[in-house]
Amino acid sequence: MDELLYYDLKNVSGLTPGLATQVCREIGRRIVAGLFPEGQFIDDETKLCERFNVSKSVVREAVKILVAKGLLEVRRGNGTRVRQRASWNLLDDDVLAWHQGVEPNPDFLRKLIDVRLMVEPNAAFWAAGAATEEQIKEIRKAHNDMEQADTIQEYVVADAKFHRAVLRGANNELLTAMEGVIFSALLSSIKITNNDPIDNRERSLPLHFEILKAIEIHDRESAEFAMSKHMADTYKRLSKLLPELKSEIKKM
Amino acid sequence: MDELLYYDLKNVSGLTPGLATQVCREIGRRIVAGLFPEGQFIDDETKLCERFNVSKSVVREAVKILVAKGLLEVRRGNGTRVRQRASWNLLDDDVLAWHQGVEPNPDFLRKLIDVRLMVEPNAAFWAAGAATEEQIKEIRKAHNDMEQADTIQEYVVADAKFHRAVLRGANNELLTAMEGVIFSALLSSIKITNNDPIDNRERSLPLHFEILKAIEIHDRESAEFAMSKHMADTYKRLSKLLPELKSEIKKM
DNA sequence: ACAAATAAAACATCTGATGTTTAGATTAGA
DNA sequence: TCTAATCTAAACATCAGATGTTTTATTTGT
Repeated sequence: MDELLYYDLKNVSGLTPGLATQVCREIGRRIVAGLFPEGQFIDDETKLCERFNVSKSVVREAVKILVAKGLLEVRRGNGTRVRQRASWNLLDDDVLAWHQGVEPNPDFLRKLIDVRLMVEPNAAFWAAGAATEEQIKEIRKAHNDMEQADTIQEYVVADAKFHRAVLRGANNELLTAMEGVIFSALLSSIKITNNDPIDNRERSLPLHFEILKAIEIHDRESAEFAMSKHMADTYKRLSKLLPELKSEIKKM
Repeated sequence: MDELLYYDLKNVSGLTPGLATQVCREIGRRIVAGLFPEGQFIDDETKLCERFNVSKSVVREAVKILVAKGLLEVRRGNGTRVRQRASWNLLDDDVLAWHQGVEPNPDFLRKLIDVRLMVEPNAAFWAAGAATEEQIKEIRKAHNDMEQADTIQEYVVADAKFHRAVLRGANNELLTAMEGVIFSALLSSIKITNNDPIDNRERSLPLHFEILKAIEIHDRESAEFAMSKHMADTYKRLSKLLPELKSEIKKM
C-alpha cells in the first residue's frame, strides 16, 4: 500500500497511533474512496461505536478530526454527513495520503500535476537564490541516492526526497506545506509509469542533475528552466500512457 | 478583528460553534501568536479543563483538532507540546485565520505574496481556458461589487471574491484549497496599505477589469499577463510602505 | 556507581448520565 | 381540509468519574 510510503516520506511515524486516529483514517479512507458519497449521512455515533468496537469518546474524537480536515460536517440533533469534495482540505497530508489507497483518478492526477507544474519551477528558482549550504547538501544527497538506487521503490523515494529538498530550499513554509502534492503526484504517477518500457532513470536522472547544478551555482533562471524541462518531460511520458491526461502544457 | 472577515469569506458561519471548537481556537490563536513558543509543553488536560471551565472530553477534542492541524504533538504519559512551525498545516484555513489575529509579520507576508505571485497568474490562465459561464458571471459580479463599493471594507471583500472566483474558475480543487492564502495575504496587505495616500481603487480597478475581459474572451495568455501585472503592481505599492519586503519580483 | 524496582504524572479509553437541538409526527383549531 | 402549535424521538454535546497504559524520574539494593 502506497499510503504507507506517503506517510514514510512525511516521517510521521513518531506519532502515537491511538484508536481515534485509527478510526479517523478508516472513515477518511472510505470517504476519499467514494464509499460514502458526498452529502450522504454516515452512521450515527452509536452505530460507529458498534462497528469499530470502540467507545463513544473515541468515535467523537475521530469525527472531530475529520471535521477539522473538511471531510465531515456535524449538525447537532441531525447527524453527520460527508461534505462536498470542494470543501475538503485537499492539501492536508492525511487527505492526500488517503488518496493513495485508491486507484489513481486521471482527472485528479492531472490537477496534481498542474499544480506541480506551477509550483516546482518557482521553487527551484527560489531555492537557487535562497538555499543554504546545508539544504543544497540535502538536494545533492537525494540526487546521489537516485543514482545508487537498486529498486524502483528506492528510486522513487530518492526522487521524492530530491523534490522535497528543493521545496525546502526555497525557504518558504507555505511551499513546504505543499510537499504532499508533490508526493501524491509522484506516487500516483509511478503506479502508471511503472511498466513503462522506457527506462525511467536514464531519462530523468540527467534532468535532475541539471537542476542540482543550477541550484549549486545559485543560477535561478537556469534552475527554473531545468525544472520546467523536467516537469514537461514527466508530463509527456505520462500522457503517452494515459491519454485522458490532456491538459495542454502552458509554455516554456 | 479581521479573523472574522476571513471566516466570512470562507462562509463557515453555518458550523455549530461547540465548546471544543472554541477551546481549540483559543489555544490555536495563542500558539500562532507565539504565546506558546515552539517546542514548549502546554498545560496538561486537567489544567486546561480548569482554565477553560470545560470537561475533559471537550479539552481532548480540542487538542485532537490542533494535532490534526499540525500545531500540537501529544505524547502519552509525557505531555502535549507545540510543534515546530515548519510542521504546521499553514495552508489550513483556521491556521491562516488565526494569523489574522496578530500584527502582520513582514517576512510571512512576503511569503504569502510570493505564493500569490506564483499561483494567481496560473489560475487566471487556466480560468480563461476552463471557466464556465456561471463562473465568469461570478467574476463579473465581484468586479461590479468592487466598482460599487462604498467603504474600504466592502471593497476588500469584493476584491477577495474576485480573486476567489478566478481561482474557482480554474476548475482545480487543489487551487481552490489555496483560497486561504489569497485571503490571508489580501487582508494583511490591507492593514498596511489602508492609509496609503494613493487611492487603491483608482489603480487596481482597471487592472481587474483587464483580467475579467481576458477571461471573458478566453484569452489565456492575456489573462495570465494581466494578473501578473496586477500582482506586480500590488507588490510594488506594498513594498513602498514596507521596505522589509525585499523579495525581488521574478520576471514577467 | 549502576541497575532494577517503584512511584508519580499524564494521556487513553470506557461507561453512563444528563442536556440541547433538530426534524418530523401529531393534534387542535379555524 | 389546511394550518399552526405541540410533542416526541433521534442524534449530537457535555459532564463526571473510574480504570488502564506509558513515560519519566526517583528510589533502592548491590
